[in-house]
Amino acid sequence: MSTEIRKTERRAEALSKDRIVEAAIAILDAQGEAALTFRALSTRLATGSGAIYWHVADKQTLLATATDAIIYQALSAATADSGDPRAAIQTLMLAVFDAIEARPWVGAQMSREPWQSAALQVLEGVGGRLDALGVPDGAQFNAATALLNFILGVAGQNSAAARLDRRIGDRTDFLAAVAAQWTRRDPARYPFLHRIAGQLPGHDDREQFLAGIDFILTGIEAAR
Amino acid sequence: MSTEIRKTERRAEALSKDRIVEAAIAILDAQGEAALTFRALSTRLATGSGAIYWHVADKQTLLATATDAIIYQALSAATADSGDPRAAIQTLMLAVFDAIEARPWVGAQMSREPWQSAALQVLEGVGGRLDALGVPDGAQFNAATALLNFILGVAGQNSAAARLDRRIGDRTDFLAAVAAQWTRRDPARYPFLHRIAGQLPGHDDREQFLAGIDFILTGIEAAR
DNA sequence: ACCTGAACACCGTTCAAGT
DNA sequence: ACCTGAACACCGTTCAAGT
Repeated sequence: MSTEIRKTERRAEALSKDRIVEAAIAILDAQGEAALTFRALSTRLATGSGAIYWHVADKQTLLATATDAIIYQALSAATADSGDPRAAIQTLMLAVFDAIEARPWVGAQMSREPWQSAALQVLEGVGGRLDALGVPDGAQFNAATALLNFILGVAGQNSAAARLDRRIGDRTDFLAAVAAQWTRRDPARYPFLHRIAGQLPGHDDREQFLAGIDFILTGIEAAR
Repeated sequence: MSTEIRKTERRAEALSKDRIVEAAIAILDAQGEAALTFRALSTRLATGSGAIYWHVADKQTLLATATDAIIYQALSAATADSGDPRAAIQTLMLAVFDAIEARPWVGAQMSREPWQSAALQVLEGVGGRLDALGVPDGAQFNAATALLNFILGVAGQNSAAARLDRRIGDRTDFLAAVAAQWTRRDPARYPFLHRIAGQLPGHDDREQFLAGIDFILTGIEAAR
């Protein structure tokens, strides 16, 4: 057993679930969600499209697995617990935010399939820190899902923006186009949109995200 | 002009954007999002699929228009301003919640395309009441989008649940299945999920939603 | 101006056939 | 056991041809 010779010349191209997920992530990152087809995947892997089905159940599962892997990485890298539970939750949420900002397809998938593993990782991460925050047992379910729902909303918003970015040009052009759409609406019926449209093109997504987290955390703490 | 005879025998089947949207909503309500195809739509309208394209740009626009109409109805019916701005925001948010619970496709569409008109209606409705709540001008953008992002997250979650409901059976069975999935995970890595799994099958979505809104509103008020 | 419906260019998934 | 790739059953969208 211990003296067994390890075969190192294992075929580099051997198909496996891991290699398929890896290739899927590469396509998603490089060309976006619409580019991920089983044809593109099988071309990249130099195999037949049917071969992929031997390793993964279907496209939905493949996307869920890829998303789960990214979120796992993001959360593993972020867990530098500082003792302060509020800061720990912020760090964790920011890690997810950065992951979905870097890969819009992750946000799209999470907001579309919030019952899958990626979202559960976030729910566990947040929920597990509520004890330390002093949130009573009976309130933790609502508190954790409030934070989760908020980030899922942001995730959908972000991925939609990225999708439109890709079409319109860069981010500034996109936000300017959205702001223009707001001000094109009837000012009598949409006064608020007119009032804040100017803030849209220059605003900082990350700061806005943190502000939202702060509202929720303050509300959670107030309910203790 | 005033004595012109109005032709009342106008063809009942005349195609129009409104009739197409109406038919789309009927299909979406009765059979869900997956059932809305241009073939199904043209069959129901007794026309060719190309005729639809003469009135609506594409499927995405059709879905956005239908969603916008539903949210418009929901918000129109709900605006019974009571004087108390916090209660007014809760009423408004609940109206959206009820609309997406009644029609899961509305929630799916809103969370997928949050830059479109339906979401803007919600943003305006919420934002327009922040003045009365005493939120300073500079904080209103973050406050309004926090509430919007939360409801968009809930919308995605709800529509995903409805999609799975349809597959698994009724809601209780679905939630029990989700809870079982949670407890099947490693208890050492997912202690929180294990702890709250029991609350999942019996929990009240609406109450949970209101709790989330309360957290955010409390946080917003604290920042005044 | 408005409608028809075949045709085009795709999809995800299946499956008989290979090794 | 694992892989191949043609075939199936769909899509959204376009467009020549009709009225």
